[in-house]
Amino acid sequence: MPVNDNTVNTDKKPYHHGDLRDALIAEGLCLLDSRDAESLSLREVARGVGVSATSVYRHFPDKQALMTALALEGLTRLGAAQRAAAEAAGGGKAGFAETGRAYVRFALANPALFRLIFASPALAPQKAAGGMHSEASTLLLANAAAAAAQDGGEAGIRAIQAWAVVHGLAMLMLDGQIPEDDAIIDQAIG
Amino acid sequence: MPVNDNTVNTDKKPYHHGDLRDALIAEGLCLLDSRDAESLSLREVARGVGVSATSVYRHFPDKQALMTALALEGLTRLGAAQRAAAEAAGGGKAGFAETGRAYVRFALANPALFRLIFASPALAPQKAAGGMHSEASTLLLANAAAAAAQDGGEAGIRAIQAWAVVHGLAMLMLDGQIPEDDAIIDQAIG
DNA sequence: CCGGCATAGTTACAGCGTAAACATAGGAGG
DNA sequence: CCTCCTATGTTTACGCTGTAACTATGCCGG
Repeated sequence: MPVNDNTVNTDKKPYHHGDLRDALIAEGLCLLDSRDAESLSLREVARGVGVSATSVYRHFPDKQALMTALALEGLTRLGAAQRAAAEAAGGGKAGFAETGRAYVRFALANPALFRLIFASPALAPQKAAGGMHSEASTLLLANAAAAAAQDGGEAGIRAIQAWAVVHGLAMLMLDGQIPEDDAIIDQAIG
Repeated sequence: MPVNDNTVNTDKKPYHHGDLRDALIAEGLCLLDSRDAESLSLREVARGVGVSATSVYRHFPDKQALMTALALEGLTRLGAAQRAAAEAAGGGKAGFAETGRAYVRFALANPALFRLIFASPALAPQKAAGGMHSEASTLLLANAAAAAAQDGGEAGIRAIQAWAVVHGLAMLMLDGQIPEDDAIIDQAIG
């Protein structure tokens, strides 16, 4: 029963849903907890919300747009997790390390969502001509890396390197190439 | 016209293809040069070879198996590229660094194939119960990392770290998160 | 020469993304 | 208060997909 009983609705069934867009996103995120992104169908999300498949098109131009919306929510959560980890560690160098640990932890806890974030062309700064998002990036590492790429400074390279380590670690673990071992994470980041 | 004219066939059309399995793999690899893996359909590969869709099932139990075969070929090529790079640099520390550069270069040159390799559960040592492949891994980094994961030695962690850096770099570049810049690769690996 | 078996083809089905046409309702203007 | 507009949701339909069942072809051993 993948229907998440959010909302205030007293199980009435009005013709008009009320807030379909958010409901679709919520259902999508819910499904991504147990399913991977490419096996997720638009029709399944619509079914979960109890709505016809084509009504999705009133809120998203196509399936890709729905996926992008899910990815954007994922990006926000990932950014929040990193910020929270950094603050909990009191900022500074220790805070930055915690940011990396949070990154990997988020990936392992939300495999499908994490993958979706980086599989979304619309969220990729180097692509996405209409880069309405590019400066709204909530990713600490991305911001640092972006600055890096421009002036090519020493600190910039370090930021990219740090991002690459945690991203590589996360991906390799998600793909079953290396064991999901906390000790490995700690040692590789330190 | 995505049909690659491999083979000795003198454009005859015998009922029996001769070597459909290899032809399907060749066509698949060819299509992966211009298309990404998830948009690749079994029917399209069959069409490219000039054969009915269901005849594919004589050689592969399902689409997944075809994709795994493609991924395996990709893995072999990636391993070969790394070995060649290492040898060209004369082995040693410089050779190891070249191995990493070759890894990223391969990813940028064959985006769809590279992604497919790591999207194939059957090639993931940590999954794939019937790990008929696990010891046949042609990936230098994977071997080093595998040894690392077991005895948890210092050298092992370094191997994993190195793998994570190049893998992360490759993925982030493929995903358009950082520019595909040779200078960045050199500095991040160095 | 022929019979069987590996190989390929045909047909069929459910599920997908999505376009077009239609239905419903809830708020604005009279 | 009634009417119509518009935003939202539904029905139906199309071509695509992966794959199961059944049929056709042709090579190779007896």
